[in-house]
Amino acid sequence: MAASFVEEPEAGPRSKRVAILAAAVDCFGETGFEATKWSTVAERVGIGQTALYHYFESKTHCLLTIMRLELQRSHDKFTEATAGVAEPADALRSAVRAAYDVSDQEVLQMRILHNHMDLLSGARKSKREEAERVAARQLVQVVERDWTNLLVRGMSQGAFPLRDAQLLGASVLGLIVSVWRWYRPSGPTPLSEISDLIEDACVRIVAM
Amino acid sequence: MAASFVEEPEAGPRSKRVAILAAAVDCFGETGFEATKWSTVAERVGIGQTALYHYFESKTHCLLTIMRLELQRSHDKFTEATAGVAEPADALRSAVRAAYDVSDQEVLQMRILHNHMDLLSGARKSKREEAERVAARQLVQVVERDWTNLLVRGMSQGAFPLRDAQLLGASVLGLIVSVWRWYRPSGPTPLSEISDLIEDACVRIVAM
DNA sequence: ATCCTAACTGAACTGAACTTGGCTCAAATC
DNA sequence: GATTTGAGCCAAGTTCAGTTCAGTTAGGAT
Repeated sequence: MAASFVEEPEAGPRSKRVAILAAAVDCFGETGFEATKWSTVAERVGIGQTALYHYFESKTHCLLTIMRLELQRSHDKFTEATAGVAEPADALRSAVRAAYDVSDQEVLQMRILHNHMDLLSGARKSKREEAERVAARQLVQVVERDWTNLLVRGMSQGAFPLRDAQLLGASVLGLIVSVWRWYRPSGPTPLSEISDLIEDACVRIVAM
Repeated sequence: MAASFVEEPEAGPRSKRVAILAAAVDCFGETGFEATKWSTVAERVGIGQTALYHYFESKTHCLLTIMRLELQRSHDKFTEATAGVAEPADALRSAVRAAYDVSDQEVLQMRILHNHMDLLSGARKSKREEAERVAARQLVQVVERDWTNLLVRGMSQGAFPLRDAQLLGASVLGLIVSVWRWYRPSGPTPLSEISDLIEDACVRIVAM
């Protein structure tokens, strides 16, 4: 697959990198990226704002890192969920369920990711930001291919009617991730119910 | 319906308000809101950047106005498309087609709208911004109700199987608008093809 | 001709992100 | 015990886009 790697800085035992990422996910996810002051993230971790620059080149670099990590997670989850499931319809169902099998923290990461997809189009000025951007961009394509391939497989096996797999894949993916725009863990609808409805909807879109 | 109105400032003959809105839609839609400099919009219109403040209180005020106008348009289009269509499935098809019957400019407005939905949650400091925000927020609910009502009608008439209309409506709407994240008029897929596929998908989700 | 006011302008201001440089501290290594 | 190194603090500055201010212009009405 020739994925470009962004070598994860090996964590010293005193490193606050993951703590910063967690705090940033909370802030960016709840308040919004633009609306949260970089210094607020530092506060929440319990360090001065200049200390953040030991770990991230900029606020945007941190955001791009969060996005890349979430994309990696999504891809891994998909792969795990569909591995060894022979029946395409079953694989589809399993993939959708996996997409909604997430923690509250991961819900926020999803929201952040899809609210800032546009960042991935334009080139970045600094090296490390650009590296994260390119890696994320690539992972987006990987995830898209995950879904498209699943559909192609189903169509060629005769389990799904023949349609434009590219377009259908984009639509299914769009349907699934559209939930992260409005879903709140504190809201009235439990994620399990959403998951069931979307799962059925995807099957009806693809397999009928 | 008791919609709150934002009285449209009556256009003096020399007013550049609509020209500014058009330029802003182009810039915000193609470059992104944060990434476009307010002064670039002024340049494109052919005025100094401070002149913008005669028409809009702030860059954000302009954005909120664009969003509200687009929501109004969407609602009107839906109403027009479904008025007098008795058969729920036909009304659904008509509504979906109407959603994709848009100009290139309106595609950009859609993209802008859905990329900045989060703006509508938190209160604004200034009067006029807040007025636009509240109006837009309300219109979001109106549009959501448009779709939900259509589903409820279909279910009560027995045309659609009984399901959670709220949730199903949100999903259908999510599927439809998810297209604006990736669709480009210059891209390989014509909007008509997308429209057809989504139309069928919506019918399969709702009516089967 | 004069007035009025919408339309407009150049220069100055503001605030937040980001930058820099010099310094402290503590744990791990030699 | 001395040295190295990752981690962090403080204070002072730069930049840049958005914004405010104190006026000026120009077209239509009286």
